[in-house]
Amino acid sequence: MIRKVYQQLAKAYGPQNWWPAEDRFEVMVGAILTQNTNWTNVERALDGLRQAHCLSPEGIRLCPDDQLALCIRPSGYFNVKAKRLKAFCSWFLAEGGLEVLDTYETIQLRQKLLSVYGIGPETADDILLYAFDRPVFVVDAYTRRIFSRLGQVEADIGYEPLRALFEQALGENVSLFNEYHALIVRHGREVCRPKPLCTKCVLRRNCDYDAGEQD
DNA sequence: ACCCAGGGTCATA
DNA sequence: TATGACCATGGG
Repeated sequence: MIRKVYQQLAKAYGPQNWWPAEDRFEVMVGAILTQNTNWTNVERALDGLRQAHCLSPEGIRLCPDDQLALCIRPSGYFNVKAKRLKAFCSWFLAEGGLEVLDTYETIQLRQKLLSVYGIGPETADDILLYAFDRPVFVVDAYTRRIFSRLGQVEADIGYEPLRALFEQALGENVSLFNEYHALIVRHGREVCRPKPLCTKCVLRRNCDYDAGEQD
């Protein structure tokens, strides 16, 4: 089922070419900035950081809180996210940067990321998959919504159980995880909306989902 | 005007 | 451990 849905999405939408970023550090910053925020606003925030010459670990760490918040203002939650970026960069530099982080096993690296303020399961997994090329499947609200509507999981299934489900079904395959999560975001954003009106759903011939149906 | 977006933390019961 | 409040901008 999980593999079949991937085939359908891949055929319907084609290659997604994720993650949109110039380097690995930008992927990590983007992963924090995109929390509960759409990507176009994140790009504005990334541009703000670039123009202030703050799109680097040292740049962010040395940038005053209020100035940093101003740079990333368009991505929303700018005060919290400024703190989160600083916490992340302090950790990143203290760890010794990519050179050192690349040497850790995936499980260890995941635990380290989760210990950083502002980095929860999804953000950690975004970073692991898209910045470190580790075989970790990224679960998000779209994943839960799409597969609960398909009747595959309960609407309130936890993050880890859902991640385990995908990883077991797909095996450790970085490029597949990469593409699949991107396709889920694409389909969730454009078609599988919270408040129905699901037209042109490629996963069912007639996507008759509406408010009356169980989520 | 309302809903949504590529979540996470913290206080409370 | 399980909800709820809170964070905040920009597009549809």
